[in-house]
Amino acid sequence: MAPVQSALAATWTPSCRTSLIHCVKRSLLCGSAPVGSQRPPASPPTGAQPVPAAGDQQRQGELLNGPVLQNGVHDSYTWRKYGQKEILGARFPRSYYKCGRRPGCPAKKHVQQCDADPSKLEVTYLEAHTCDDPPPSSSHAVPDPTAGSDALLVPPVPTVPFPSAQCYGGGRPSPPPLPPYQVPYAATTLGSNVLTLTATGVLLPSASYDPVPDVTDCTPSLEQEQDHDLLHIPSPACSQSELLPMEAAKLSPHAHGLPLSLEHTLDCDFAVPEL
DNA sequence: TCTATTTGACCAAC
DNA sequence: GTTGGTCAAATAGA
Repeated sequence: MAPVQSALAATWTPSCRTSLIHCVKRSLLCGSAPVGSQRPPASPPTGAQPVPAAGDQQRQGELLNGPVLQNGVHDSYTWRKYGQKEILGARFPRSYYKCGRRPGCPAKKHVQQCDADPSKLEVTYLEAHTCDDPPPSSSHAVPDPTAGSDALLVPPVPTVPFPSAQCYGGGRPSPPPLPPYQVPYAATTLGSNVLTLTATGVLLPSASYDPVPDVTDCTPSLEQEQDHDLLHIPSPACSQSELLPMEAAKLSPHAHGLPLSLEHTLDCDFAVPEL
């Protein structure tokens, strides 16, 4: 979380910063609204397991009814699942991921489906990456939130997994990177401890491949959001369980101008001030 | 054969 | 004793 902390250092008071960091660590929620199409009706509870291909008998007994959930936060890192645990009081198990790039990298994340809203995932990032996956980049579609002076920061918005037919299932080598996309979005709900970011519009190809090294770098200011800033969606890194497989793959990642509707909801420990 | 996922078992903290 | 986190053998798919 070090990048998050550094990004926040310039703009938040210590108490705000602490609350936000805590919020981000605990409750980084990523909406799984349809990306051009509905997900399959059956899914593993954590979204961590590969969705069976047509005719696949893979662990059918574990499938649950309800919206298909993948590990919905695509943060351009490669993650490897190393465990899953039933959590007391939670309807859905928690999945445990390590950085899959280098064994020595301490970065981890926990992914858990929300009880209240199964369509959302709670993602907790632990430890900072010591590997260079992905390499830092200098230019993103979303301006650096720390660049502004007093702009109110939105908690880091996780990027959205882009559908790819090539990337579901385990143990497969990653395909070549796909072009990144940008999508206009706007903050629609403020003034409470729930922050909802909704993106609608069409996918736009960005000028160059510029993977987002950390979710922090996706963080715009609210001032910018009001004016429908751009949320950068990096090319899928094909980190297995983070991808939307199956019918979502009907959407060609190369087809620009796709209709799109995305939503991120962030539950915070603090009230988000009115603009 | 290779590599990632799954899942029961183990361990440490409370 | 309970719970969350991690390990590692088994498993699956190309």
